[in-house]
Amino acid sequence: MRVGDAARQVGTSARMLRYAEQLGLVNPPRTGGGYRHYGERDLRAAALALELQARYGVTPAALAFGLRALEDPEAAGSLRRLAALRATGPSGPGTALDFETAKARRLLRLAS
Amino acid sequence: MRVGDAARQVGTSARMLRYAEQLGLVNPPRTGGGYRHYGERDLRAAALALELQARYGVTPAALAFGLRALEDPEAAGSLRRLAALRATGPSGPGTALDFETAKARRLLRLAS
DNA sequence: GCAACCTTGACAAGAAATTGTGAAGGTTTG
DNA sequence: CAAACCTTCACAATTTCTTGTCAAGGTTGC
Repeated sequence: MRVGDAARQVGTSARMLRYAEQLGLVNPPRTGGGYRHYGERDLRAAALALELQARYGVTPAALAFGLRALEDPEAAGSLRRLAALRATGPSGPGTALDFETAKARRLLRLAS
Repeated sequence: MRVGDAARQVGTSARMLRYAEQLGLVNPPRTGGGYRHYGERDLRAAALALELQARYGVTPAALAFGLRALEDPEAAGSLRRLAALRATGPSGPGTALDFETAKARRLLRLAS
């Protein structure tokens, strides 16, 4: 199946299928003449890519980076370090007062 | 350390630090008055986020989705399915002729 | 209490990604 | 061989993301 029909099948444009390929989201083989040939798997990959973009509200490029996060160990490592740092720091309970509690306290003080 | 100083430390703007927080890239605790309080870890998270954006040439949003790919099992699962489909289909060698080879063959045919 | 900073929210400027379209030419299939 | 499709490339339209800025008000620390 060629790119035009594939696009109709999955509900997008041929242009977008080529763009998705450039981003590494799909990878259809080529015929001897250079035509993209979409098989069953390629169609499902394209359809899934579109569905995930919608489900997670992300761009094609973000989806591609998500794939990289899972496949490239170096990227995965960096991201895990970020994930570890991002979690609220070494501050135990009591380091920062609870916002609402403090606000209520202020209001009480004003009211008295 | 408050957001303004933190921004100067890591070489960005206060606006961007808030945006990064909104995307889930950093998560500084708050003071009783609601001020963001950047500790050592928060500063390093912010700096690392910026560095990874540059290193991988991705947007803050893509970076955030990369984190999700590693942390959210459902997202990870979907992405792995995509990764599996994306690999060149069930076509063994011979299913699609090599492009360059075929082209050379055509040229030879023309030349004869 | 005051200066300097912060908060959220909204709007708008700017940059970048996404998508369309056309040109020049090659492939496929009947 | 001819119609219909494809290729890549480049440019442009669009949309979205990113970033700045302002307003109205609250916090902090001297």
